[in-house]
Amino acid sequence: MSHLEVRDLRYFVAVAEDLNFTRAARRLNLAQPALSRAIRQLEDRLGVTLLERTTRAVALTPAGAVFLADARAALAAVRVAETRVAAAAAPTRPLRVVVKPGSDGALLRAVHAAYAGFPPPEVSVVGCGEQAQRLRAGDADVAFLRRPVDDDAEFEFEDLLTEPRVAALPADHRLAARVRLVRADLDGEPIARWAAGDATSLRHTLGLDGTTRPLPTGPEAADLSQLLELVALTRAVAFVPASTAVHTPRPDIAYRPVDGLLPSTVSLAYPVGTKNPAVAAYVRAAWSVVDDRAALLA
Amino acid sequence: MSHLEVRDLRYFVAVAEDLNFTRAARRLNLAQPALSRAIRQLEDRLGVTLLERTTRAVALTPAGAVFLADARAALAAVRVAETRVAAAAAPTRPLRVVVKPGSDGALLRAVHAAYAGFPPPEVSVVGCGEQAQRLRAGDADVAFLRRPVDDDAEFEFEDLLTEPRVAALPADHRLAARVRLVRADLDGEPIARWAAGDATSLRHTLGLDGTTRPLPTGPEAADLSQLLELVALTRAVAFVPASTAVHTPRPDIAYRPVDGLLPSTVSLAYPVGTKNPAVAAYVRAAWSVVDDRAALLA
DNA sequence: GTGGCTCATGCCGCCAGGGTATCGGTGCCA
DNA sequence: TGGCACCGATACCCTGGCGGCATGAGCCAC
Repeated sequence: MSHLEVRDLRYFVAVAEDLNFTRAARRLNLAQPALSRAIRQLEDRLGVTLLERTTRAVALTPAGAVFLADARAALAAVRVAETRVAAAAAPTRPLRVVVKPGSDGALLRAVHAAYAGFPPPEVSVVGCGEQAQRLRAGDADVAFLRRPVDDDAEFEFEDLLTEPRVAALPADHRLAARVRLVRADLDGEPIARWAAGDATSLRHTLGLDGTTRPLPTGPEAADLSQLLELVALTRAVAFVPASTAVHTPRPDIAYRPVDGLLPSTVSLAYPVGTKNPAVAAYVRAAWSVVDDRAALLA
Repeated sequence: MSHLEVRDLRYFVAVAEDLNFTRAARRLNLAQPALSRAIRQLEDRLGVTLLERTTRAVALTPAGAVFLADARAALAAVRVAETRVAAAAAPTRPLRVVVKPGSDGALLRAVHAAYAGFPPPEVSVVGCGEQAQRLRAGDADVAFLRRPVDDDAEFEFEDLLTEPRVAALPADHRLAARVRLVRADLDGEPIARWAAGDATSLRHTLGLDGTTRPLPTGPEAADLSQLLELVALTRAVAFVPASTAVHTPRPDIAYRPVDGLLPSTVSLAYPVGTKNPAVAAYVRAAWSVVDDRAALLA
């Protein structure tokens, strides 16, 4: 009879929250069978059935409801321990955070709320793809960015959340009439892209990372509003994360899912070997937001 | 930057409590290097130095002191979660516990104190070596016993604590003049043993488990007081756990350490496949006592 | 009945975490 | 002052737990 671990609590709370193993597993960044086994092992250790499951529905048992409340309390206590020790040892200058234009402000605010107890971070906005340079130059402590970036070696990444990409089209584009597209539909269309980053992002979106296959041509933009302007003005197609599409609706732009596009990952990056407890606390704050988000995404 | 786990907290609290890696590791049933690494990794994850260590002394840093308090609180919260869920799901009859004569009453009381919230267990005392039979017959739910027992296959064991064995000799025995003995000193001496258990315990004590080597001869006793009587009356030698020696001092008996005796382990046993949450809770109560015991042994 | 959704199971591979052996530093004592 | 005992750190290896993939099995909807 082994020891109860924080992982067990996190897993159980996730399943108990949305009463669906598959979705909870996705939220926890693991496969459904792993989660099923983890919960079963937890029940075995406790000797208690926490969840009543049929193949169609999952429900909390009375004991499970009791455990859910206590598990949340225990997780909170652990989080307090993490946070307070960092605050006790880190009376340094405020953390310097870089983001790119058009980032999700709600996410940032939520992270900073969870980071309470530390001096408020200084946020600076830099051009797309320039976050890494700021970190490298020592002008920033952590950066929000979308992977991949060119130099994976010198940074550590916390992959906070992953979401599909969609195509942004002029609202009156012929393809906008379709509800769902496939890659081949876009052959020959001009593809708008980010100016910085050596088209790394576009290569990755199209799954051409290792290859030398030619990229489609198209105009370049420095930030999201420019990119969408280009789509509207030049009748190009652009790829944006699904959440961006939700946050930036425009009547002249249509967003359509495309089969075969690789998803986009929002990550937090910091230089390898970082020893600043404030950074560690910031990372944990970000994770706590991501873990708790019931419906930050679909 | 991985997640903080309950294990990390337990390890840190153990070291912070006696400020000595080697002793803390022994208490945690692991080797000192493993503990050193675990603490270092914890510090790396938090980005904070928790302990100031020289080769001669270990001291808490201010941050470490803060973390110690919070870590204890978090561990308590986890323990509450474990306990309450079991209590919620186990409104069964009281747990039936069997012990043998001469068991450590202080340990038993401490476990039952930690088991608060459940109906008080019914304790029954049976002859040495008969605990397993009670479990097998379904007359008991859990048993305190000393390993090994004959049938390791049908029970699960929680090895709570391990202690050296010592030899009990008549106080005026020629060997009692020596402060420390070796195995060969006992050649030819009669060895008193437990009546039950097929001399399993004696074989194990002498490290003859797999072999067919002949056992020394000697008288048999049913419980501890009988055993010590035999030692005094027949001038035999008996092997008892060190704590037993401490708990049962007699002017006519001398206890002497013997090099090469295998140590004795106090275990909690229950049938394999036990699903009773009360049993799980009882096991955890026992572990919490063992974990907390600052000076239950040397 | 059939297809899709969901949880369970079998099997495999990896690495975090533990063990052993050893080193290096430090205070104590002869 | 040299030897020794103690203690934490480091190097290296190895195992078991945990996660991934593929697949099975039950259940509802249409």
